[in-house]
Amino acid sequence: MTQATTGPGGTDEASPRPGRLSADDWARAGLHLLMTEGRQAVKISRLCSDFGVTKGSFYWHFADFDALMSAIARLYFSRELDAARGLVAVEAMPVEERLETMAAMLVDSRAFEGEAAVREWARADESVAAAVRDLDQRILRVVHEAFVELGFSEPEARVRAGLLVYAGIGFVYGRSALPVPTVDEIHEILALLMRRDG
Amino acid sequence: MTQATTGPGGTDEASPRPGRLSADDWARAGLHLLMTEGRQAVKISRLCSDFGVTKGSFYWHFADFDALMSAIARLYFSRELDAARGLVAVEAMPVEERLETMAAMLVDSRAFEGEAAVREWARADESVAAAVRDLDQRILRVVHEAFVELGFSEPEARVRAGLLVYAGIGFVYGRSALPVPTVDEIHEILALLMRRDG
DNA sequence: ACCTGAACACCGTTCAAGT
DNA sequence: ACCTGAACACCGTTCAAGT
Repeated sequence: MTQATTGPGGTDEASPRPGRLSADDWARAGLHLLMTEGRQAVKISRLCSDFGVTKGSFYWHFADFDALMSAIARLYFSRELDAARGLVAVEAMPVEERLETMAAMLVDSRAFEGEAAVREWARADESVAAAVRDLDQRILRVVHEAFVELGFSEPEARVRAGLLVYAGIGFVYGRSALPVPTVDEIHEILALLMRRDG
Repeated sequence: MTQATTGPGGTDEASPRPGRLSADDWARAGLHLLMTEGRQAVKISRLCSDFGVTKGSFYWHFADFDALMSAIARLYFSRELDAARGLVAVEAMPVEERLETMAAMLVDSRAFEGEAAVREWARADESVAAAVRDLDQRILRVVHEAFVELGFSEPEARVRAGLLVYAGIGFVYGRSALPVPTVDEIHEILALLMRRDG
């Protein structure tokens, strides 16, 4: 069988049998569709025709559509551990560099369509929503901690961290409508938030 | 006509014929479903069974599902003119009160589920996305103008207005995961943004 | 173990026919 | 003018049968 199944993910890394698919293959293709064409493009029949198999094949690997979505979520958030590990790496930096790096990450982040798609999807899937909440809280904690280290009081740090993180989340959604801040403007924002009273 | 059709929107205001529905009835019921149960709950068959009619009835009033959605969008944004008119009313206020009112509106706004639902929906419907963009840009312009009136330079005002509006948008999405700012904290945020250099 | 093929339920869509 | 009833396409789901 020399037929090159024109399906996605042509990563021929010693699959058990030539044409056979794994659950991971389905999840990967589903994640790709989710990222590139949005939530409503993820359909079993679409994946089947992309892979050139029938739906029965899908139902061998997954109980139902939600199971596929959960697998995609696990896949996405296991990659997203990179972002979380990025958070860990960031915590080792000196405070001011740390805040600059985080602000740059919030605004300049990779895969924005992906981020927005996942958050939209989170509204329909509680397990995804929980994962997004965890990530947001973790980011808030790191930013808050940074302001505390800079010498701000608890309430001062809370206000500054909240403003910055909410703005970052808003940026994921609103950037298509509103002007995107430049690097210089990000510097100004941080200078503004790090300024001391009086 | 004592028969109380148990459908939604029981606003008996002299309908042309007892049991007959108008396109507006469908849009109103659809908007209600959208707000209360989310985008994926808005289904023609669901509305039909709620109204106690067949699908043919729906297709008398609308060309297809997208036409229903457009009608819902028009309905929503005509109500949302209240918010836009709120914007107009707000422009008459003295600057500092104006900013406080807007910040309070962003955070304390009515119908949050509705706001988030509409923005989610905007990702799938370009006409809705355009309406949301218009509203966001309008808000940004008003906030930006306020900072200019306070004596800030163009770039200073842009940074401050952008930060505040992005945070407001982020709040619509992130408030389920992150702590909700108190009234005092909103005051602090504004004080922070209105503080002059040096 | 992995997939085909044929069936079914559900939902959007069409249309001729009713009042 | 507004709706019924019956049809069809599409998609998720099931399952017996194939290799």
